[in-house]
Amino acid sequence: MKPQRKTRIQQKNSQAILDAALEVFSRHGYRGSTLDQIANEAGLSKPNLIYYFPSKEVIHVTLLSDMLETWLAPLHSLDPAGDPIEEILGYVRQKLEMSRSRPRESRLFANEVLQGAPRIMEAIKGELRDLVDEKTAVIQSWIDEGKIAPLDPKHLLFSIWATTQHYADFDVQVSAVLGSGGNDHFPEAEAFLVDFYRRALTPA
Amino acid sequence: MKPQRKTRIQQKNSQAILDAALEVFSRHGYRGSTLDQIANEAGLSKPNLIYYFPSKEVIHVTLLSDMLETWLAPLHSLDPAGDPIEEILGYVRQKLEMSRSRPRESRLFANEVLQGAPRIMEAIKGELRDLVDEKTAVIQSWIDEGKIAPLDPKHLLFSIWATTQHYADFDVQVSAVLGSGGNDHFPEAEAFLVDFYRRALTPA
DNA sequence: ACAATATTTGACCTATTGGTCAATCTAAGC
DNA sequence: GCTTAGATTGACCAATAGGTCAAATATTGT
Repeated sequence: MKPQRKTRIQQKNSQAILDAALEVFSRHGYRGSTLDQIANEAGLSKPNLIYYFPSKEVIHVTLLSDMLETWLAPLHSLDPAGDPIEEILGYVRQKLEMSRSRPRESRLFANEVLQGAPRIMEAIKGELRDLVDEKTAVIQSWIDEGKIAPLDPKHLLFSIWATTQHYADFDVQVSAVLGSGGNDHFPEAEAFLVDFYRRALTPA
Repeated sequence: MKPQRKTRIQQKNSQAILDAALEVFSRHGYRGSTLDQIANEAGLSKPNLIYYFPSKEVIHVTLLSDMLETWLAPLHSLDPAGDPIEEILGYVRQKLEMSRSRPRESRLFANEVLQGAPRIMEAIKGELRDLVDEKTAVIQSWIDEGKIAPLDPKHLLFSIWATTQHYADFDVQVSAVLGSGGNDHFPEAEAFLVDFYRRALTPA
């Protein structure tokens, strides 16, 4: 889909720029980030950035669109033929795992949506919404069959997004409240969330 | 606590500035907001802003500290002597109501924490953490008495913050996914969350 | 080795932005 | 009315930031 970079140098530097930009944008937001910061983080000069990407905005949009694919993957894998509760718990685990392994992407997305999603509203109203419609229909059918508790499927998804992404987006708050300097809180979080959702979803 | 503004004009303009700044900062973040935007929104000139507040940063910090008080109030009101499940559900309702009535404050807070909470880390490690310690002890005692299901109290609070604030912070995403142009989704959300938390918390 | 092509950067340009300041205008007491 | 203190702003300044460009340097293919 994406045009293959020609040379090894282009491959390497484009990747270095995107990685540096993800680091910087996810921490400081679009307007809070400067080309100099990104160039510095990538170990390149500012004009050299512009040699690889025509503008700051193109870098940002590239990151957002790369991220969206990754972001939607776990929901795609929700299997209508699987065991309902285990499928949903598996989705929770996958989303939490993404918060652990890709917190920068999560914050990039959060920043974008907080500002009103000016650059990805189209994808949200298109791809995301279609996928949500598809998967909430599956969840609704599980409810209709009495396999899981009757909870609004869309709000159920919102709650999963919110609770799992919270550990990436509000990381500093979580760490500050839990104390125990910089420990990895994800095992705890996973145990909690799995238990929590199992209780809420198991039909009476 | 806060020095009373002397004249009526000062009272009115300071308030107009803070209100305009909340609007702008919550939408665009600190660096994404300009004094001109705020001045324009407040109906004042830029030098006039600086007449009332010495700098952009002071305006921002003033908003953050005003917001924190409001933000912690619902947790303060969690009553150790009340009915455990109803107390927690009441907290959920209050937090959701704050997302509805004060979405700008929620987004201001989210923006700040996303950027690493540079200006309110002190309050998070102090006031907030102390309050959380106090209230999670109460919740733990309810668990020990078998009044609610055994779920880690701190992560339970995180989940409440995440799910309720989601409706303010990710508002545009929620609206886009639910469709039905710009409707008020809060009644639905409240019904979902109350049902959801009641299921999860009711002991087996 | 050498031409052609790709990569890199110092210097520079322009627009924006936070903030200053002297001058003006307004409102309040007397 | 007039004085004084409070309120307002046009003009300006220095710093920053996105982006350009021509010149220099490195790489590649033959």
